[in-house]
Amino acid sequence: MSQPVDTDKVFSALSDGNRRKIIELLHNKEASIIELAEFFPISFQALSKHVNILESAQILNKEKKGKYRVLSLNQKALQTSLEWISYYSNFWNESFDKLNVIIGESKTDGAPE
Amino acid sequence: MSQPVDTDKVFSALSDGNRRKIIELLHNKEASIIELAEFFPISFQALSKHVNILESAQILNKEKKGKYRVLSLNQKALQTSLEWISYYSNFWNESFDKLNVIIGESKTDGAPE
DNA sequence: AAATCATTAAACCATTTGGTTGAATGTGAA
DNA sequence: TTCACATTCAACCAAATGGTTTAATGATTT
Repeated sequence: MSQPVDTDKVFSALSDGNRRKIIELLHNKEASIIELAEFFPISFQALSKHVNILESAQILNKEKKGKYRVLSLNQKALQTSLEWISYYSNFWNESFDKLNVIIGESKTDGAPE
Repeated sequence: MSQPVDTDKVFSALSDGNRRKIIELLHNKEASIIELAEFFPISFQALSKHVNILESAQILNKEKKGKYRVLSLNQKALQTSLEWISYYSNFWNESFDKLNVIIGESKTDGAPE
């Protein structure tokens, strides 16, 4: 089973530019830490720490594949934080009823945790 | 003129439960720090620091009104972070084209900063 | 079996964070 | 003017953060 998303952890993970860049890179294509390291000015050990923080926030998954750990995005935590913000963003709320009609989900009842 | 939104600051501001609770409370109704303090177990000085962090992230505005400073939400920063996340959330992207038709805006072109 | 490559672990460091308390400032009310 | 109230400022503290370097682990290649 999967753990519940920790909102503190998710936003905290997203508050660092290096970590958001990791997300950007993985958005295009899966990669290992070594492959990612090329795009960052920090040590791969530091990068590994950032990856662990993202994993702990359930923003990405690590899958052991032979010599490598393949990193890929996990939508779950991003969606949770998206829902939190969208609830408090009027711009979004204004479009919510219309949106719900389209995607067939109800997200307008009750504040997120 | 208004400053550009600092993504680090916005997500960092959102990563604390007390600060998210401030946003929740202000979502319903404007308030002063003293009024908010009732709902928190920390000192009003600590709360004042949290408010300053939210202000610095452009998530809320402080307006001097006599003896009080009235706090109210500013949608700008929340929308910016919403856009960032939505770009990397597949769930959302899947609904984006449909949504854009409805709200008549284009947000699918180009990654956010 | 030895060498190499990808990753993790551990110790360390400077800075930031989230809280405290006590004092200062500014405004409104008595 | 004096008193009370709302807020800010300053000094302090413990814990967390983001980086470093060196060493250890584990899988693949030679």
